Amino acid sequence: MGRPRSFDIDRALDRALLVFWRKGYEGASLSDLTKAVGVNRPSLYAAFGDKEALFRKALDRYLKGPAAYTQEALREPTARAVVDRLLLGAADLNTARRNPGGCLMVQGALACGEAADSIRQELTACRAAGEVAMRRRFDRAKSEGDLPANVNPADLARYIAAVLYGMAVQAAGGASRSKLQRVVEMALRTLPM
Amino acid sequence: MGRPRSFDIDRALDRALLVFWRKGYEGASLSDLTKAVGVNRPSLYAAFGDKEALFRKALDRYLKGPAAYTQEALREPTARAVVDRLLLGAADLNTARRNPGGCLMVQGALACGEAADSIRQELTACRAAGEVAMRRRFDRAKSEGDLPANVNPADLARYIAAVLYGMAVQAAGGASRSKLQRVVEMALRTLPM
DNA sequence: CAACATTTGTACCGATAGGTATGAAAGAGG
DNA sequence: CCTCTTTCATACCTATCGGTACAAATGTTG
Repeated sequence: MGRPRSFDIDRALDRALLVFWRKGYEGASLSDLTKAVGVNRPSLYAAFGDKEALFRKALDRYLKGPAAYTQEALREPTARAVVDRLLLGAADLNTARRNPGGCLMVQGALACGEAADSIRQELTACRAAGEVAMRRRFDRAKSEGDLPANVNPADLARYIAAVLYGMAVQAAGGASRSKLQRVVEMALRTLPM
Repeated sequence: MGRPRSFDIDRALDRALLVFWRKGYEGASLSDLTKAVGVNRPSLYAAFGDKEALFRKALDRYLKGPAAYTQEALREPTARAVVDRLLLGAADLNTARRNPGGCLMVQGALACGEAADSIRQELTACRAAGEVAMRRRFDRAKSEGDLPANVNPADLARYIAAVLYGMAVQAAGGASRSKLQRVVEMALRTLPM
């Protein structure tokens, strides 16, 4: 009971996500956010908490929405298919017309002042978790005979992660989808599998 | 003539560079900068101009100092040696003890608010210029029979750039030098040359 | 030593940052 | 219809942002 909320909370989170995505955590001001969401400042605070909490919720929505393909990619049957889908999916996501270029986990807070440091750490941990998930998947692939014996799963995961991050940086700089796809091609061309 | 400046201008630039490198353009406040440089605010402004001008001068110093190895790398005799040196040099620079982790051209201003947008564009242009320089070097390599015919110099340059940026992101997250070196190994392992 | 040019330190500027106090508005439940 | 609970809009808070006015200090030059 009480006065009903006049905006959809998930739509609001989507709008906020786009602002954080484009401007990063530090570059996104409360004024930017309230303007994009179409809601007054106290309403934002009541619904999501402070800026940091709002970012964390937007990040969560990012991971479960635009970036959810990574989870599906890891369920592909072969290591090769996993890598294929991770990289091509990133090329798509990083350059999707309706989104800002790049990846929130990379450009959300790569280097920042003290105030944003806990967000930077959270994103760092997110990326590390992604690398761990890849390594686990490659561990499995190896036990399934899906990866050559001379390939270290952790090294492969780190390498794929580096290519993913590199594509995100290029997309943040305006690289087109086809250019990113050629990066993927180069990275895939001579993979040890 | 007039009262002599009480600080060394290049030392000051080095200090400012470290702050921008660690915190990015937006995250580095004037207070951070004056404190690190050990100079009062009006002195900083008199010596370098506003924050934007100071960043550009710090970037210039970065390119001519810590990042100067890239120019040398491009002068290596073979494409393979060029790539080798570029990647291993990046692993070193990104994780050098005395520097912040990562690369100023990547984390200086990857995503930011409007106030920092011209810096973002400058860094984007810097990265693009680096890719062009690599492409030119690979063009030459191809004319020298140093690259297989089926390798597109622009694609190779973009791919190497992506790996470089990816390593920078990982270093910004605290990746060790040996981990970056293993990324380099993976990237080099199966290069088409 | 005196005149001058420049830098230095202090103290301040308006604008904006993130965040909130407060009362009116809007429904749900009795 | 009246009460109660929650949200909404305005207006404001303090701290900090980038940037500067001004006068004392420090040399160089004649």
